[in-house]
Amino acid sequence: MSTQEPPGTQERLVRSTQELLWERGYVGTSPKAILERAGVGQGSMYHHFSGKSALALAAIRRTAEELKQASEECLDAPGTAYDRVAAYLLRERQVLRGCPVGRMTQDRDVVQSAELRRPLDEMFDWLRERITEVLTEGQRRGELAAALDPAATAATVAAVVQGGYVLARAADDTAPFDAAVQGVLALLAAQVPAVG
Amino acid sequence: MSTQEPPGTQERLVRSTQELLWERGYVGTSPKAILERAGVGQGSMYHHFSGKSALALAAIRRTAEELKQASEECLDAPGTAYDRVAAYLLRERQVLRGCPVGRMTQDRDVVQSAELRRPLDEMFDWLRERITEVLTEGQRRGELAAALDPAATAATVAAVVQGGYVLARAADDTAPFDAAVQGVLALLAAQVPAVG
DNA sequence: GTCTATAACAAGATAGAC
DNA sequence: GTCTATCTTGTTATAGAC
Repeated sequence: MSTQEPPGTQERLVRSTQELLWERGYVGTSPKAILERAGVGQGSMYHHFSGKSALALAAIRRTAEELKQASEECLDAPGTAYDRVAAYLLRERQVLRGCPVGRMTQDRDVVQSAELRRPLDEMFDWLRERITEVLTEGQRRGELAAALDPAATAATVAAVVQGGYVLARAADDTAPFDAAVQGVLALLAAQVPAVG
Repeated sequence: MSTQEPPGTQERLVRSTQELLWERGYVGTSPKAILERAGVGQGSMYHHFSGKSALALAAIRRTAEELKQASEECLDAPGTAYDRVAAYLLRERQVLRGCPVGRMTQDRDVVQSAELRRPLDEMFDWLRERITEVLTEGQRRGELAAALDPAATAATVAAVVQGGYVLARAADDTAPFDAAVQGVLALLAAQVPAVG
């Protein structure tokens, strides 16, 4: 397992598609560009996949799964609920590139296809649910005010990250992302009962 | 002023482009689609505008200006700082269509063009600045805790809206948007000093 | 499995008539 | 100012050789 064989043709196609979907979106990504980046001919692509949308589906599923695992590493860490949510909010990101999953929600062809949208839906649904669990657990332990609504707050946390990307890309500067994260962290810190 | 003459060719072109950019983004919008929606021939478009990007620039500027005015109506209203920010967060939106300005930040060709990105930058910069002013004013009046960081909180508020759109479109459901808004409103309400 | 050739159509812009 | 060709290039897919 995980012996480092060089990736096969199919694998290279999926990885190239992941990169291009992140950079250019679904509409902006042509099969030709995928083939050039993967270094394979057109015949190979249509042998392994029925077309652009099938390849995009494989790539989107992969990207969503990778993002889920990276997020779970932060949210599953030891520490208080605040610490774990802070770890998620502060995890290393390529902010100006935007979110590889969130980006897809702005693509008409993706959102209008039930199949292509499903991985996005599942990923964000899982994320909100997982943050809700962490916050609920924090309340049980007395780390967070009982008045806090875990589900609503979880949606806020997820939205701050996705919206932070938008503000940062508009400004061509990561500062608005960092400010938005600091803002929600400060609001959340105020929900932590004072010690003693 | 504002006598209801039917819109001229140039005006129809700009409005059609605004609609299409919102629906399909820059890459997904073809001159042909614009012409068909505006009901004019190709010659008219290239007479009034040098090409697709010039027309997009006019449309983006218009959309940003319209959104700025709609936001200002909420933030300029009478009431406490909390009320005014709440009015902005709760203002009527076509959530599943996404933000017509924020949407553009996911378009490679837009973000990479200094000219096309500028209206987005100015709009969001103004928005954060304006919310910062409202929050600062609230602090001066004793309506909000002095410990609150107005600029960071303003970025959070703007990000929640933009991120809410992303979550809602992923879910094909406005619920995550509403939850994110309710979450940040509750966190903000906790910053309002108790009366008496 | 992988390649090149080719087809059918759309994008984006230009030319020139009216 | 507006219209209809026309041009060049790119997109997406298929065909058939190797």
